[in-house]
Amino acid sequence: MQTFKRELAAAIAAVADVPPETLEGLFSSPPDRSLGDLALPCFPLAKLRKTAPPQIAAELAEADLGVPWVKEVRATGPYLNFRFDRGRFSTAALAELRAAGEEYGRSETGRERTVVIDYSSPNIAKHLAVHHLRSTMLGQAMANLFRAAGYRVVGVNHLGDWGTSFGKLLCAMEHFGEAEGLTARPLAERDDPIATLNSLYTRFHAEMETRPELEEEAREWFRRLETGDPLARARWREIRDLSLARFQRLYDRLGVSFDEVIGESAFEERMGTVVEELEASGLLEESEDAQVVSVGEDVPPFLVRKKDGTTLYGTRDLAAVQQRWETWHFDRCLYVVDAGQGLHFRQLFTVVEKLGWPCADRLEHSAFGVMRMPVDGGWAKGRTRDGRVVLLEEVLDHAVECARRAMEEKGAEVDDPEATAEAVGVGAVIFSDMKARRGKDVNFDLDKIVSFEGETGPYLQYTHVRFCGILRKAAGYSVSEATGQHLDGEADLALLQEVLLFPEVVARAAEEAEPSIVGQYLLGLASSFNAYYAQHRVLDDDPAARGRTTDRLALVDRLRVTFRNGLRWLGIAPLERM
RNA sequence: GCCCCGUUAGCUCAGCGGAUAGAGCACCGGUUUCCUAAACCGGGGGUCGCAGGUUCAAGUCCUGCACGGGGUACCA
Repeated sequence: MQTFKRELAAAIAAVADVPPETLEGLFSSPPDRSLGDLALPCFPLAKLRKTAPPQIAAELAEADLGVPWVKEVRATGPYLNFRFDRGRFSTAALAELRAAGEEYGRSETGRERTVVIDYSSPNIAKHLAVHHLRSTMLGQAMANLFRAAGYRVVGVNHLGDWGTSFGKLLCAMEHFGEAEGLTARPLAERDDPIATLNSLYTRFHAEMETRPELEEEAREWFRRLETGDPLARARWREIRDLSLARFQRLYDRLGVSFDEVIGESAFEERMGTVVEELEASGLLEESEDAQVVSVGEDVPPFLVRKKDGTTLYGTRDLAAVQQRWETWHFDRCLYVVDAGQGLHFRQLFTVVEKLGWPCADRLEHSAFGVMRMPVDGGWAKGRTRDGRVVLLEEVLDHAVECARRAMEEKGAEVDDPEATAEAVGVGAVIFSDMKARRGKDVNFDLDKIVSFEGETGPYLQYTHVRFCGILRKAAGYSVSEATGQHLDGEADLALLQEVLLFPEVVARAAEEAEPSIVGQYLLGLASSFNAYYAQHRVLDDDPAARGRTTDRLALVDRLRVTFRNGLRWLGIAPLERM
């Protein structure tokens, strides 16, 4: 729609004697089609022209704009309403849509700009749980959308693979490994090595109640790890590798990938230099036996080193900022991390600023709200009624199972029922995260997610399936013969205009790092199309209607591309049958 | 205490300072000899938390207040 708005804006600007840029963003849709096909509120022009808006509208309505696809310009109060020469408009619009081919929706908005996105970033030695879904899928969708908007994207999985908890784990392996049967069946030979690590960890904490000396031993193990002790390193390496392999299973299922998988462990050396720089610049202070950088009056200081001399995750984050800046010279660096860590990032960014690093104002915390689980009829953060975390894998399996049942009930005819159920179930779970603005807290309502009705992922997939179904049955028609001139009905035009917005929607979603913008757009478009579909026939056997049928097929084909790309960029698999 | 975030229909949420605030769910009623009913159509349901302010125009921007959530130095 952008090119059309631009053309019209230029024409109006010429006769109204105002800069075209002030007009471009002003266009809107009239509340009622009978008023026109496009509207321009004239209020902002009143200041420039020192005339009342209704009068400006009236004057402009008289002018000859010389835009071939605009048939009539009418003033309705302070609004200037345009009626299109629909045949011409649709012809031009369809040509534009087709020029983009299968890549429709992409743009060059982010040309020459680089954005680093830190997402997923789980801790190793633990399972991925439902709450990891948000960072993982929002981040992946952002990465896809930024790429679609023409940015160079570096997706980073910044693993939590370092810290004192690994001392505890190594210590637990030493003491209780035998009891867990590690000698008989080493971690690598187990179906679920992470489960073993979890129980070792819980056991360590239980034992610590009666054996407080374990805490000191754990610290010693972490020291061994830090100093490169071969045994500690080997065990840590194994835990890391097994965890990654396990994560990969889920990432594959979810269609998630990264350009760089790097752990906090990789910043050991660099941390030293960064701390030196902090010291040299006089920012480092002693406070309550710890080394800190103060960041402001009513904000707690940023901790660099604990009183025992060891570093914290913030210190590693600082080193990571430096590494990312040196490596990629990013224009933006996004942290897709829950809103609860807002303070941490505020501190981190302030320290970067105080250090005078030039990337300080390019760092952003793309925060998202907490995920709440159903507990006793209400909603609570984190865990279920029995205090268990819900594993992501279980949720996906359950959703897929529900999809399978739904397919049986509906008698779905598909080539590969397994793969289809997988795509529907997983798509439903993913879309639940793409619907609301990321900052909102979400209630993880599995029953609602697997209802597959209303504003859901399957609804969007189903709509895409409809496009594919129509096109499949359109033997004897060639979309390439469509001219667009028959898309002159109100409903055809409305759909066409909505489809034309897609590239702008994608660009804005990227700019704002807000995948829900695309999610909402697709829901709206699906609703528009499904209403259209109930009232209008696309395929018409009447030879006299051949031109219109071909044009409508072309429109359906562009809707198909829009959904295909939109769904993929949100991380959801588009289906041809379901 | 201080700092963030939120508050729009019974519930979950859209809403780019612009014309009469919209969806989905739930509830009630309807639609399938015809491109897949995971769909569509109709119905009821709103002092946009409260009070000021800015503006030609405020659900949207600003200030204050109330309520809810989160965070508040050696965990990540």
